[in-house]
Amino acid sequence: MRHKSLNDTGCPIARSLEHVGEWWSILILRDAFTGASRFDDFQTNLGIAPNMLTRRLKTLVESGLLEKRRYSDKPARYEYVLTNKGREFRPVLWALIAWGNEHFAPEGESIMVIDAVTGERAEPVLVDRRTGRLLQAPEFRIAAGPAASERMRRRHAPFNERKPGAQS
Amino acid sequence: MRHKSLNDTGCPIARSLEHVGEWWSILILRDAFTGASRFDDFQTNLGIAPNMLTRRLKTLVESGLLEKRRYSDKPARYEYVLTNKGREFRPVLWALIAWGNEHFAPEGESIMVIDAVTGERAEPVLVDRRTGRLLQAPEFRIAAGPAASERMRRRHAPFNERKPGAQS
DNA sequence: CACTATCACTTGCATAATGATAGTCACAGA
DNA sequence: TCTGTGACTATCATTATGCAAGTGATAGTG
Repeated sequence: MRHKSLNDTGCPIARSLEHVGEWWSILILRDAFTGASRFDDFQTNLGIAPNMLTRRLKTLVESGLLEKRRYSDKPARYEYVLTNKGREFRPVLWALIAWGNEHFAPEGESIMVIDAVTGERAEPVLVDRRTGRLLQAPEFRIAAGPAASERMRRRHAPFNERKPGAQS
Repeated sequence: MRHKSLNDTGCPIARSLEHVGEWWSILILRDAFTGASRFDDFQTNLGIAPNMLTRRLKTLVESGLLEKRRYSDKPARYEYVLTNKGREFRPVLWALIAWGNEHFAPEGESIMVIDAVTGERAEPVLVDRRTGRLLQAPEFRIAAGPAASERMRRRHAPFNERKPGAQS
């Protein structure tokens, strides 16, 4: 996307994608969650070209998802560790894993979420934190929030009028 | 990404990204969830160029996330509706909304998930469907599944050995 | 019947991003 | 001195993106 600003209508999805919208960024985060932290870790794991890795790490650091830390002085060596913001991306990643396992893993699951102690499989679902109710349509839907632009507000009615069966 | 196969280690995240890994694809799905279905809907909502829209819709249909349906014969007119596979992408989208709202919405939330009946705000969190336990580290972690390749299996031990504090 | 509008797209082309290959630099150990 | 590791840059070809403009089929209006 050349002109990100054109799409910045305040939508949190578009905003998020400005930071993690590229292939490699998400794959890098995935590896960071499994403990990768050094340039070479990412490079060998991902098979990414070094220049690409440099570029992606740079944007992730700028976005505040990774922090670049010098872990050695004599030979200057760096590591990239998840910030709090980066760590909180985990639910998205795990939801993506669940979806991918469900729909794009014909030969079975190659990775899955498990209980770290018992090793029992977990099945990730999205619920409301307070009530614990399953977050699904049509019980729940998207609505304009307090900071919604006029455009946003309009977007969340016209479709419902034209198509009563609108999802979300 | 030029050579998807190079990255297809069976990882469900990489697999998912092959289908929805581009900016526009996710934004199109977002709009599909709010009821958009026709070419023009997407175009005016997103401000996307028509050729780009054609390309993205094509890949989404090929991936089985959208279905192209002719809704008019006399003038041939089409609509794009979410398939089941597409609809089940909703948790990822909502997790992304929650994350974006949390970290990239300094001026407040422009959209949010609400109870469709009461209008009350929901706070999306990921839990285990069976036990209802919050899916977070270190209680839960990623592990190699039954269909994991040798490479995958190795990936989920070496890091834990080198860095005990590895985030799942 | 000419004229305009709607919808769902193509085509062509300039610009930008991606990715492969090769090279750099600072040190460390043998 | 020679080899090796870690973390990169530089260069350049290939691809993808995105803008502008055009197309074709039909429908409605004066």
